[in-house]
Amino acid sequence: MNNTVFIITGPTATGKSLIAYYLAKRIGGEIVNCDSIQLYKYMDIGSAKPSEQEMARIPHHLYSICMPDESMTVAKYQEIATNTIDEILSRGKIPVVCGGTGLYLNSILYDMDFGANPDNDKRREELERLADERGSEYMHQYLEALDPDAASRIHPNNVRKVIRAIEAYEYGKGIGDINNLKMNPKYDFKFYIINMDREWLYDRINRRVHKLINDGLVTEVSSLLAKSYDVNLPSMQGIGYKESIDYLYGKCDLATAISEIQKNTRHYAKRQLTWLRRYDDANWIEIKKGESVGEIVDSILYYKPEHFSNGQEKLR
RNA sequence: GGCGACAUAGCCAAGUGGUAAGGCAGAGGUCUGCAAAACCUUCAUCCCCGGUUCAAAUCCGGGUGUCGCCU
Repeated sequence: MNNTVFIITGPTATGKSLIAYYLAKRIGGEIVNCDSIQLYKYMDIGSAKPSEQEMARIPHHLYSICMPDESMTVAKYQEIATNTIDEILSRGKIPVVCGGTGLYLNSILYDMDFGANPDNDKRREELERLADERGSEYMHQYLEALDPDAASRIHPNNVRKVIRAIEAYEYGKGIGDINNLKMNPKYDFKFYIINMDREWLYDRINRRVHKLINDGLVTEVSSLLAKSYDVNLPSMQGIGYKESIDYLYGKCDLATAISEIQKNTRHYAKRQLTWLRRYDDANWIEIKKGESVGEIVDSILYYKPEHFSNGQEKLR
């Protein structure tokens, strides 16, 4: 059985989705989402999901599959994503994984074992309270006593991670090391990272935020609030959402909210790039201004951007 | 033309004689169950010239520039 899996990733706002769309169209592929926010229902504009039209023409999987107040985790994602990929392969189609959530990507790229830890909110809350009372240094020392190896890899100030490592230890396995990962042997990956000149990327981000606002981001957010989704939910803390909430609550004006969204998106893109640079078996596709999506798809398929195919939209 | 205030990194800004706080932006990085998260690192010699002093961003004189007020 063919087990080719395309991976199309890269920092936000590079045009990944469009590229994945035309790639899928060319090779008879089906798209599998790998973006943590696009997983959520009702969060369409802010997470820049593909259009309904695109979704209607090519099968898109794992978009809008959970409610904003459901808690998503890598472990859950790994399970549904690999199931989806297997299902697509079993029908003789080619999965095209598209998205920029690095950790989620790792969960399908590598043979990662997250264990079968039960969700245990009570223990987590306990540890969080302990951290509040005793401070981060104390928590780190506590971890040090349990799992010195994990402690050595986590900065004491990173309380959230220290707590997770304690949890992981208490459930028996401890936290794994990202440097000891083996490729998932089930699949034959064709791994591409879409990137562009930094200045251009930032410019595209800034412009895209204006577009999201024009497309009704604020309305989308107020309807989420109207559905009484809590402001502190992880989904509601997504970029574009938290800033819109501040605006809707009168904590800042619209112009400030917009520039905050732009800034946070730029920061995010930068972090994504840092994450992506560690993959040494990925093919980086540096796209140039004015290049058409078809040309980019060609360069992915043939590595020689001289053919011209469907996907005439030029990236600007 | 006169009087006064100010001049510190891309921006905001502390420091008033002892060898340049902090924040933002930028850049680099960490990462196995919240990842659009959480966390870390890094970035100036103080407008120019001269003087006083062991020592000046800090004091004095002179430039230049900006702002305010007055005529």
